[in-house]
Amino acid sequence: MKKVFALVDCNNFYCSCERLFRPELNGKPVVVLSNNDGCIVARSNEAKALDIPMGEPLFKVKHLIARHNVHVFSSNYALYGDLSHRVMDVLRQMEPDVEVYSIDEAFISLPVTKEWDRVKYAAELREKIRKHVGMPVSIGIATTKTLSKIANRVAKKEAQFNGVFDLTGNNQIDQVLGKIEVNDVWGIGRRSTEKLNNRCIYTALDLKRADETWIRKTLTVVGARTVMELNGISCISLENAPSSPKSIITSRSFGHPVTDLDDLRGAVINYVSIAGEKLRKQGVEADTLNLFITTGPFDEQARYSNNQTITLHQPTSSTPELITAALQCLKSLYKPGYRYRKAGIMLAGIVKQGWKQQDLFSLFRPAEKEDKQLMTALDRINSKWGRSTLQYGMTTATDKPWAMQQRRKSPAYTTNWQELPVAKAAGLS
DNA sequence: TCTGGGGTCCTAGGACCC
DNA sequence: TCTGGGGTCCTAGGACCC
Repeated sequence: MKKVFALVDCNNFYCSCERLFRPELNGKPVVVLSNNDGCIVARSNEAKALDIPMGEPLFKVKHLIARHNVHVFSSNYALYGDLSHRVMDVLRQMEPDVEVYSIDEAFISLPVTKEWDRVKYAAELREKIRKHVGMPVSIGIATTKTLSKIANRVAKKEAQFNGVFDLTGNNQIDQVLGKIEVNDVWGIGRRSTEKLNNRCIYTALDLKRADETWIRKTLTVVGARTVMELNGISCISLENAPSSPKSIITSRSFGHPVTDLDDLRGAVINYVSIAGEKLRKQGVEADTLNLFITTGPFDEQARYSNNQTITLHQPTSSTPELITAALQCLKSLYKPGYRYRKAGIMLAGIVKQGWKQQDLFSLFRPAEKEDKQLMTALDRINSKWGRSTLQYGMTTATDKPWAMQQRRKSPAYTTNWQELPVAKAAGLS
């Protein structure tokens, strides 16, 4: 059966999450910050109307925040992740094929039949998510993923469509595309926009009609695919089976600059522990570890960044093994006298647990099994009592200059018993 | 003073092989 | 002085996404 795509996208997701438990903030400007309360990463419509740009460092818009009484939140990923799951669960109840594309978006496919009133169905879906989770979403429908992204944009921006816009069989497609700037097309970023503008391609419609050979040469096969999708030829299919990741990264900017090797060690051990947990959660192992440390791009004098890769003898998901490798990298990378601002590790060469090839010496490693049991116990305890309950040595120093700054974090309303919201009934005391 | 984090895919170029 | 032609694999870097 022929199918069409629908993109379900939460409106201003992080801001909507914060408002869910603070309904008095509806209609008021709200922003959510990146780690360390550095940049604006989400804005409510009211905040967008104040011309607070996406990605802007907080200190540059302090005056706007103060003048318009904008409500500011540190990021609270435990809350956002949990609400995301709830939205996706509602979708899965209604639809067999769901591709979770990001924390706040999912593609689904809808059958094409004459009787099928797609807009009406999508409106029901939207209402169900609002009712069950409290999350406002917009839905765009079209024959390709790229077009459904555009349809979603229209659904979100133009109030008369009530959050659902169908571009399928719409004889106004070109008229819609003519109003979309080319840099707002999915897959067209800053660099490509420059090249396209130089060739007088300014809108999605211009891009749809662009010369294929030139596109192929200038924007590679990726750009050529985008053009085909704009022409209604579906090249990007629905991926509803989750696959193992190709890499896992854990990196953080430090709350304060770090100069001391011991402090760096603490940060690295912490990040490796998080990455190891991610591996085990996904049931995979990695055989390549890359560590990087850097003074950061804004340090005028004394800049230093470097990274090192270690290939392990065997894929592993054991935190102590990974820590050993990471500290070995750190030892050779560290140079005294610099103010480090960020560090991170990347795990690659990822295979499913148990799929790895045994090496010649694996017979002589009876400790492996014990290690696994230890990791299972560790994960269980930390999942029940919080990530920092059990930690590897050197991470418990009371003074952690690298620790994240989060001054305006909302409670973990939905994932921590101690922080559940309390309902107060009027008239009771 | 203060500037996010986590991913994927593609291409070019080098090393190496026969 | 002249110096093949093909192929694979790996890595670094670029571009993009949310």
